[in-house]
Amino acid sequence: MDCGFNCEYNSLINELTQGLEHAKQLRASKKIQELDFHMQMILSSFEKSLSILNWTSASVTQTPLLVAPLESSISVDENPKSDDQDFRYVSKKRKQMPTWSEQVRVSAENGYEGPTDDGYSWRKYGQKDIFGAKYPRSYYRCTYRLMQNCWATKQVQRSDDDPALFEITYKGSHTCNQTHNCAAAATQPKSPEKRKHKKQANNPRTTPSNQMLANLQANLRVNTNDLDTKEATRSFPFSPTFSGFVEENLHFQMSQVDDNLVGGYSPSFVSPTTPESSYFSLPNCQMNDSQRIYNVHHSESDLPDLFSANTSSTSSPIIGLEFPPEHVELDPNFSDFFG
DNA sequence: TCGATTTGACCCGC
DNA sequence: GCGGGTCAAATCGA
Repeated sequence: MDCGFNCEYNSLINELTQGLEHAKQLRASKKIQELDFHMQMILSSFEKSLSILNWTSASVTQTPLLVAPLESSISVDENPKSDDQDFRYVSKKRKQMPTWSEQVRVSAENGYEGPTDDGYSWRKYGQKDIFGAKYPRSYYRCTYRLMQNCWATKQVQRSDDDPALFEITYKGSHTCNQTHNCAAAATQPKSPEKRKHKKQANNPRTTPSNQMLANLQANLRVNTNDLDTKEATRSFPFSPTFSGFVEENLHFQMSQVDDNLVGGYSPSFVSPTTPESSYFSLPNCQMNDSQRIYNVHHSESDLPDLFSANTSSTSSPIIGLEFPPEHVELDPNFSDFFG
């Protein structure tokens, strides 16, 4: 049976459910970082939902829609030059696109000539000398632009003053689902620089952030001793192989979780928000069924190195990686990271 | 051979 | 008209 419409429908329901859950958590949030985080996730859910609707409608009617995904806000040319341009009714100038920038410093010692991978798969489509700028600006768009109608783009501009500093401007967020492409995105460097430094890129200890991730992965422990066994079983709808592991050994490492659920990835980012609350997620993917975002915070116990972790989203109907509130023990050295 | 990058040309907004 | 953003043919490289 063709998965098509039913899959899209299920994806849509799932996206809207996630959005609803984040809206609830937004209402309960007290920290500005949490507000921002949940707001981003709600927007992402809306964008994905609209993208799904757009794609589904187009598939059903066999008519390309002129409406671009919300997140891209691509202006529509009211007077297309020719009917055979199909999807290319969009203007080459994109306006009012949600944009945000970040600065990435690249150290000479890690050998990169460009910014490090941000977890998404990008394809360079242009480079331009910018008036008054010493270095050209590079233009990237999502590799899955055509396949998944994802209109996220980014611009990379090297700083004039500090060549090791790259200003990265993102336009639009990803509506693509790179989950099943994560392996390819993460393990198949696309640019010459990345190919050249593939070994370094795959080495989690080549960059400070990856160093932190490696530490997290190595030192994070989840202590479920105080959990009722039945409750743990009920609350840990892992894959069959993993649920067996849980029942036999209630101490496990996040690396084992990763190996079982996401094919051996390490967390893609660790975002320290406040000393008592930090987020981390599974790798190189947008948040979806196979990716959870964990909220790691200090346990209410008196032990300084004891942390609690819970997911910030609803249980997944597909993977079902769902942590009940539980204790995460951290190596004392690593606890510095959390303040 | 195929996918990604390069680069000159084109288009559009200001 | 200028500058920035995008396209697409040519080129590269695995």
